Amino acid sequence: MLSEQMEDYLKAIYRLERDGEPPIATSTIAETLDVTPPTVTSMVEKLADRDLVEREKYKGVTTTAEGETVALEIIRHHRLLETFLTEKLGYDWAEVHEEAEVLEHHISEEFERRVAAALDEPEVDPHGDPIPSEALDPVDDVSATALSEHEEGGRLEVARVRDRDPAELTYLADAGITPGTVLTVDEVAPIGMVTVKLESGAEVSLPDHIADAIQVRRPESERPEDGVSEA
Amino acid sequence: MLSEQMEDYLKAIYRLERDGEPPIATSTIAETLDVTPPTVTSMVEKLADRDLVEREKYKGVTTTAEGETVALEIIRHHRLLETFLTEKLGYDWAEVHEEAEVLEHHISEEFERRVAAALDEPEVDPHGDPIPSEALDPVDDVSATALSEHEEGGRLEVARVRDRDPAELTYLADAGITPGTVLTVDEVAPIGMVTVKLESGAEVSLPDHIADAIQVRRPESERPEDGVSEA
DNA sequence: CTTTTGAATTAGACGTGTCTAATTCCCCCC
DNA sequence: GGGGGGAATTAGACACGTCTAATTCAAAAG
Ligand SMILES: [Mn+2]
Ligand SMILES: [Mn+2]
Ligand SMILES: [Mn+2]
Ligand SMILES: [Mn+2]
Repeated sequence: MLSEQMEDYLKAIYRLERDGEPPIATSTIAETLDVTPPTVTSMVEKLADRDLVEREKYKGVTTTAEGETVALEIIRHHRLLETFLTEKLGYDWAEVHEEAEVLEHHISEEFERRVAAALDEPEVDPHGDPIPSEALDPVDDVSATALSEHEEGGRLEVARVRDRDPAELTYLADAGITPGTVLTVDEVAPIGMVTVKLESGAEVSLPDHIADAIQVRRPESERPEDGVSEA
Repeated sequence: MLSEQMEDYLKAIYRLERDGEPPIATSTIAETLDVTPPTVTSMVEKLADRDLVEREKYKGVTTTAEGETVALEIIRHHRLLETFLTEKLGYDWAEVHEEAEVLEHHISEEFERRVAAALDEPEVDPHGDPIPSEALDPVDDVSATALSEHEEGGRLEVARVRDRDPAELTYLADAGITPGTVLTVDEVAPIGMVTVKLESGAEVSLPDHIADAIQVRRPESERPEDGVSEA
């Protein structure tokens, strides 16, 4: 059995690998988990002893296949729980992260199965993050790009909102921006801000750090069929 | 904040007080929680430091008002969770105890409120155990008696089943005995067994240790109205 | 090929919850 | 009013996850 802490380290390392490039440095993990570097060194030694990570001293770590499975298991729990809390208990999408962060370590496999069934095997959570399958295959990151990287014009659909700040999430939802929202970039201001226009006609201005967190793609209706070339 | 362990000690002490008579001995707690007596001594010292229990060395402990509130909070979580798991996730009543035993320590007050609302503020759990109110007033034990104490004849309604063994609970449910079941005592055998007859006509024989765990009362239809004297 | 310097590791400590072994205490019985 | 015997506590230890302070390392700069 793994401790709650071990699970959190594995989840953090896995996520960091997905974003930046492996191996992941001690200090990076320390910042992510809000602990000191010596703490990371000692925890990482334990994970390496159990073959959950590959470690090269002074270099950093990468997850092994086994470690990755553990991370995906916890991520599946987390995202299923977030979906469950919003769908079945009426939570706001801004509140679910904290609750899921705790519960993800304490639900049984039975609970996981039953929640997934009750939700009809969902594939994305309320923030648009993909939910790993029961088989725990690595989720391929949705082909989406940051809103901040787009020029003016062109219809876009919100795919994911990679933000955890409850106040910001609440603001976005109130403004009408959640996964599935269709919008166009109206103006890219030179002061670190973009303004988008929603289908409702409403205009919403967003500072860069928010626009960075919003991932968009071409709207479903305008996308080529899966597996069919665009030619 | 209290640790998961402290919560479990408090819950155990509270329950033991309700059954036997206070103060509760070190060894009794040790057996209940499956730890050694020195472990209990040291934990109980910590609880006394925090004014959660009253302690008299070499005598035993009793919960303070504050300790009782903590115990009731955890018991409320436990029983709400059991009810939720059976009602909303389709768990069998034999499976819910274990899952609730863990989750009771990890859900937020928000979760508690939302689950209670989703269930329409239930008053008893799947085993017939009363659920403490949100205000955490001590639950007065339902006026029910053990099936094993009844003579032959007389209609009775199952109020609670105080058993945790999954195999036994499954057997009872399969036999048609759950809270709400109406039955009559058919035969009290001198070999430590009672046979009851259900409304369906089925007869079910139960060894004493099971009959001890089944608490019964007069059926609803035959009970005097609340607050109205029987004269 | 050195030196520098910032990151990583080692050393040593602490709080929590648990254990076993040793000791002490309470209380019942003679 | 002692003795005994069983329960409770004390003593000392360990695993875990964390910290601060000291040391060592590796990689960039000179
Ligand atoms: Mn977590
Ligand atoms: Mn999410
Ligand atoms: Mn528990
Ligand atoms: Mn119950």
